[in-house]
Amino acid sequence: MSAHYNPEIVELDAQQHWEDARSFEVGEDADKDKFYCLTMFPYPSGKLHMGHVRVFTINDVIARYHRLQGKHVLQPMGWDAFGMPAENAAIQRGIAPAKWTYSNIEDMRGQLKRLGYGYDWTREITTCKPEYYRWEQWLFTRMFEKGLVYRKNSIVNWDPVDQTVLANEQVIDGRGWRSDALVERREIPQWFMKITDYADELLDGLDDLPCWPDSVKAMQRNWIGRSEGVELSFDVVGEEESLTVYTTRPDTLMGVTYMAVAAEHPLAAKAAKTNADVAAFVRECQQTDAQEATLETMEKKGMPLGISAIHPLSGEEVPLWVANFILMSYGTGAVMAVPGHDARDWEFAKQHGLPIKQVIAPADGSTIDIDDAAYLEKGVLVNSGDYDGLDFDAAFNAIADFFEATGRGSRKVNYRLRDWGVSRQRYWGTPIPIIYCDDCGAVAVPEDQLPVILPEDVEITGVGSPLRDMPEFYAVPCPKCGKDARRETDTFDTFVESSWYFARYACPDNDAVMLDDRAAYWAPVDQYTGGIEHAILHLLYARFFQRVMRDEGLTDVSEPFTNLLTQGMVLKDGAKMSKAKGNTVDPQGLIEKYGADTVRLFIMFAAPPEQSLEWSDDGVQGSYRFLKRFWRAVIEHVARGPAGDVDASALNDAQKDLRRKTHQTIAKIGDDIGRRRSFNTAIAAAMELLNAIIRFDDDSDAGRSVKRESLEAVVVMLSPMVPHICHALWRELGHESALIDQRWPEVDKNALQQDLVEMVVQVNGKLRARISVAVDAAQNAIEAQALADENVQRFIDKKEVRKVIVVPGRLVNIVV
RNA sequence: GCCGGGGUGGCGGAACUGGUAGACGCGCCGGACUCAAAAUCCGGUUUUCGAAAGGAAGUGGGGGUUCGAUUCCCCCUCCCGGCACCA
Repeated sequence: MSAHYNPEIVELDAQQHWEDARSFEVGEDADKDKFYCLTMFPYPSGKLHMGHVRVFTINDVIARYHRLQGKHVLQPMGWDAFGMPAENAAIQRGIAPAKWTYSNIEDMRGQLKRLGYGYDWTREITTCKPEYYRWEQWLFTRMFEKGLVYRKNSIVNWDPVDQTVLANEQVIDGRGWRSDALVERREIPQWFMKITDYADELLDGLDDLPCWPDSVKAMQRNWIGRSEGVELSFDVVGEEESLTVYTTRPDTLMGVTYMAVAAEHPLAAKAAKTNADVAAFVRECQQTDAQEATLETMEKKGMPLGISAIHPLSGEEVPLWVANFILMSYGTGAVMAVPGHDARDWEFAKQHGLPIKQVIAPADGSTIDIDDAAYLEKGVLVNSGDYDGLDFDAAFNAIADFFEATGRGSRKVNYRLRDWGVSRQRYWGTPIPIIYCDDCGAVAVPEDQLPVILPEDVEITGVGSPLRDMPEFYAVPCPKCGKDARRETDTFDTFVESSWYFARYACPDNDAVMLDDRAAYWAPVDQYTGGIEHAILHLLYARFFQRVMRDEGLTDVSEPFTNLLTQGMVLKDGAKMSKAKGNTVDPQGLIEKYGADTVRLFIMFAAPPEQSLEWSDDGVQGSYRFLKRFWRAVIEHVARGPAGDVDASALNDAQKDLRRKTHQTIAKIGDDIGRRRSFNTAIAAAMELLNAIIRFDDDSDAGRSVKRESLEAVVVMLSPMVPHICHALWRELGHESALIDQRWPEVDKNALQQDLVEMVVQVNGKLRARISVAVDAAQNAIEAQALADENVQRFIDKKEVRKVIVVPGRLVNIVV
C-alpha cells in the first residue's frame, strides 16, 4: 500500500468492498439484538447540503458504533419527495415536478454513496410513488370510517391577485411573494385529522421517553397545552344565544369588566351588518396573513360592538368588543377579560379606558396597586361577594359548582393543540381519497380502487392546482350510487408521508398490506436523528400516526422513536447557509479535494451534535492533516516489521504509560459515543492517543507490540467516523477479515492501574500548588503533604486553618 | 408576543454529578528541513504585572447560595429554533 494517503483510492476501494459483500443489507433475525438507526429522510432538493451531511454522518457514526458492539443494525434511506419546491421549479423552469424530483433523487443517491453511509438501499422509499402513498390513502379511508377525520372550514392565506392559497413561507410582510398583493384571510372547507382525540395520550406518552431531550418534551407539552378550567356562558342583551367562554381562572370572574371576540366570530359579523365602523374593522382584521406570530406581535386593536353581555354573577352589563388578537380557532373565539389579573387584558383596558377591578389579593396580606400592573399570582378573593376570602382552589370549585348546578357552565379540560388540517390546494402531493356525490356526500374511495394515482404528466402554471382542470382526474362515478360525482382535488400535507415512513422501511415491497411481520421486528426506531426544527410538528404527527396505526391493529408499538437526537444547524460566518446570503459550502467540491473521510471527520469534530456548527475551511484542512498523520503512523509502524501480542507482565514504565493511555482512551471513546453522544470529544481523545503513539519512540519487541495494540484500537474506534481510511489501515495491519465485521476493543482494567495521582491544593479556593500522592494515601497523609508545601505555607501565612476539605483524587482546599 | 435552546481565548470548542477554566483542533508567532515555496516536523500561544519564581483578573451583564460556581437560584441583555401551508 502507498506510503502516501490517497483518499480517493482508499474510499472507492472500501465502498466497493461493502457493496460486493452487501455489508449493509439486513434481514430479520429474531436471535440477534436489533438496532434500528434512522435519520429524518431528506427532501430531494437536488444537491446535498452541509446540513444533510451533518445529520447523515451523525447517524452513520451511531449505526457503525452499534454494529461494532455486535448489534444487528438497520439503517435505511429514502425520499420525502412531495412538496412545494418541485412546483416552484416547474413554474420557474418548465420541468414537470415528477421528472425534476426523480432526477434530483438520482443525483443525491450518488452523493450519499460517495460519502460512504452504511445504508440498506434495498429498502429505499420514495413517497411520491403510488406503491408508497397508496397506504396512507388506505389509512385515511380507515380513519374516515372511524370518524377520525372530518371536514370543516378553516382559514388560509389568500392571494387575491394570483387567486391562489399561499403557504406561510410565501407570505412576506403580509404580501404575496409573486404578486406583492396584500394577503387576505379566507375560509375554505378542509379535511382534518382528530389528533386532539389523542391529546392526553400524546402528553402522557412523553413520560415514557426517557431518552428524548427534555427541551423537546417540554416544547411538545407546551404545544399540547392541557389546561383545566371552566366553560361558562354569558347572556347577551338582545340575543337568544349566549356567549360561551373558557377560563382557567374562574376565581377572577368578578373582575370581568369587558369581553372580546374574534373578528370571525358570529357576533362580530352580526354587529358589522348594522355598524359600518365594526364592518371596516373586521375587514381590516382580515387583511392580514393567518400566522400566529403575526397576530401575536401586531398592535393590539379593538372596537366596541355596541352590544353588552350580562355578568352571570353580578347581573351587571359588561361591554362586548371585537379584537384583532383573539383566535377563532382557539377555544370558542371569545374571551372574558379580567384586566386586573391578566397582562394582555390589562394593557388593552389601559389603552381603551376600560375599568380595571381588583378581585385577587396576595395571600401574604401585602397590598398591590392594580393600576400599576396586573396582579397575575393566585391569591385570596376580594370584592367578590360570597366568594371573598377563598383561595384559588376553593374559589375554582365553588364557582365551577355554581355554574354546573345552574346548568350555565361546566368544568372542562382544554388543549392548545388543534386538529391537524391535512388539505392542501396543491398539485404535487398525495391525492386525498374522497369522492363528493350530490346524493351521498363525501365518500371514501373503496379499498379496491386505491391508490388514487396522481397524474405525473401535467403543466404547472402557478395559478391554482392543475388537477382542477383535469376532468379525466376528477370526473368519477360515486362509489356508492354510481351517479356522476367529483373527486377531491386537494392533496395531503406532506407531513402525512413523513408520519409513517419509518415503519414502512421494514416492508417497502409489500403490496398487500401497509405493515407486516417485518415491521413488528424492527419497530420501534431505536435511534432517530434529525433537525431541532422538527421538535414539534413532525415528531408530534409521527407519534399520533403511530397510535392510529396501533389502533388499526398494524403494530403494538405506541412510541415510534426510542432515542432522539436533534442536531443543530450548519452555519457559515455565523449565519445559516443559504443561496441568498451566498455563504453556502458545497460538500461535493470538498469530497473531491479531501475525500469523504475528511469531511465526515471535520463535521463530527467541529461541534457537539446538538449545537450549531460553524463551518471552517481551515478546520477541514486540519482534519485532512490529521488523517495524513494517522496514515503515516500506521504505515511506518508496519514497515518496521511484525509486532507480537502484548505481554503485560514484562513492560517498562513508558510502555505501561502508553498502554494505560490506550485503555483509558478505549473507555472514554466508548462512553463518549455510546452514552454521551459526544463525538467531538471522542475524536479529541483519539487525536491525543495518536499524538502519544507518535511520540512513543521504542523499537523493542515489547514497545512495538504495545504500539500495535494502540494503533489497532485507534483504527477500530475511529472507524465509525472515518470508515474508509480505517478499512484500509486495518488491512495494512495484516488482517484478513474486513474491519466492518470487527468488534469494539475491550478495556483491560489491569492496564488502567497507576501508583501516583496528582492533586491540586487550594487555599481559600485559589489554586496554590500541585502535589503527587499515592493513590491509596490516607486523608490525613494527604492533608499533611498539602500543608507542607512551600507555596501553600506562604498563603496560609500563620493564619488559623479553619477547615480542610479533601476530595479524593482531585483536590485539597485549605480554608484559613 | 409565546414556547424551547444558546453566549467560555483571535476562532471552533473542552471542563460529564458544584472541585485544576481553556483538553483537542484552527489561526498566529518562532525554529528545523529547502536554492525557494508547498508539504512536514519541533517549540510557544487567555489577558495582564514580572527577568524568573510567582502574582492579579477572567466563562454575555448584575446580584445570590457555597470552603469552592462555566456548572445551582433570581433579574437583565443579545443571538438562534419553533409558532400549526417551508421541509
